[in-house]
Amino acid sequence: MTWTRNPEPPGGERRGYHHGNLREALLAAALSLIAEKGPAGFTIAEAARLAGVSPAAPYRHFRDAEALLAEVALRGFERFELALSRAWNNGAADPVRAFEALGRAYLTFARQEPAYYAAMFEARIDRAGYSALEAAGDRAFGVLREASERLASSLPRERRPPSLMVALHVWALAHGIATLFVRPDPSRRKLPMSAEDLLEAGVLVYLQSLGLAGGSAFGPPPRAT
Amino acid sequence: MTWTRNPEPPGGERRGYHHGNLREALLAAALSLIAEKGPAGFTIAEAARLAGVSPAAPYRHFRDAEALLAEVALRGFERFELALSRAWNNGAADPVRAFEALGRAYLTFARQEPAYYAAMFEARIDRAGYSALEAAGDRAFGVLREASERLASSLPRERRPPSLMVALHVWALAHGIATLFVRPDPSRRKLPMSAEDLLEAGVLVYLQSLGLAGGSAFGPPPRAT
DNA sequence: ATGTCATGTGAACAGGTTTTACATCACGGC
DNA sequence: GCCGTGATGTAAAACCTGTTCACATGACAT
Repeated sequence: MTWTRNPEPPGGERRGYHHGNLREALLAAALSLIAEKGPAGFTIAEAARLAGVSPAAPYRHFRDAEALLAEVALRGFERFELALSRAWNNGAADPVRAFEALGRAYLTFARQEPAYYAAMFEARIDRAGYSALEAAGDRAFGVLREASERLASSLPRERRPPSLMVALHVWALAHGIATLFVRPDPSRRKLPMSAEDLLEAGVLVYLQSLGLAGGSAFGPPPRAT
Repeated sequence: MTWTRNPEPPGGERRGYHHGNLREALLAAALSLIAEKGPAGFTIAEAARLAGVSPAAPYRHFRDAEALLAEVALRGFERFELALSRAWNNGAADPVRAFEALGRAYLTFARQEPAYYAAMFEARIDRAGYSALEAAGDRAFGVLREASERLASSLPRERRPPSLMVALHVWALAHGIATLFVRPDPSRRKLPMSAEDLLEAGVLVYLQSLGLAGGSAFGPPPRAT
């Protein structure tokens, strides 16, 4: 790995023959192109044009377009993990509230970083060829996994659900809502409520059934008290 | 030897200058290309090659690649609606069981028709330009919407959840599981259980909380009786 | 100063898209 | 039966992008 020392030119003008920080410039260009036209709309040639270099220059830094996308996705997973960790905050105060915050952070990330989210989940990258990417994805999921574990551990063993299952359910629900309703996609559907509220309601209903959250806004099955 | 004619006529014979059924042949070619390389990997030129015609011929039938994809997605939604309807079967017998069957049908479709599913949900088609596509998508969702309504109507009004919300939750959960774990994608993750079981468990937990299903495998909160 | 190597250029080739002019054929009026 | 017309397919061309190659540049160590 190269640690480039050249600070980025604040003015943005060319430095002469060598760019100075082309790798980062390409990643930034890829991000804005993905945000604009999706992972499939991104091309190496256009990223090179945005960076102000010839179409062949990017190949000095990335083997091909997929490698560049994989790097974007990798960084996305790292930011994602950080955002989820901060929201979860180790379950500080009320674990259920922290869990809700985790869910909201999921959608907030999808909403505020659509390019990263698309690179992470929509670009069809062969994970086998990018083990670092797979590991980063696993670490991000690990935050949700651990939060589920903590939630479940608040119950007595005999009523404790498999925390992996809980994590998978919540992840799938959040991802489904993100892809169907949050992405700034022309195919997005309209929703009668915010995606965040939809997710929060869904998670509350789900957790309530497991005995992990209090009553929701909708009628629970009849119970004493 | 530029584009050799493909002497493979499954249902339509070679007809000399004119293909005879090029529109359908292109749709079939698009399906197999999407299945192989995703919606982004599909090109008009390759579809034309598969159909045994010149690269310009498809433009007699589709304005551009997006129009062809939109037609594939439209047919996909029609098949999808049919599959969901059959599974729901108007809620015959037990509505909860029918609802489960609906969920399984969702994943079965995603598993058995990955090309259609990708065209429907992964190809970034501007729905505004294809109102028929949008309508077909709404009809498919309508099946889930109506099933949720039927389920909810089994409860007394004061404990009845908003059926649209239930439909959105179940749809998002099913879609999330489908995109994360079912698609034959190189980025697919491994799962400790079948996607169908994961969805069924999730829906059961969810419905139980609303008072719409009996006890799940995991301990519900303590209640009277 | 000098050699070396990472980095960028320019040219070349392959393929995809889309348009235009033309070729072929199916079909219906006569 | 003949023929004209529109639908469908071809060929060619102009224009993209991806990718590779030989070569140019200059940052840096010696």
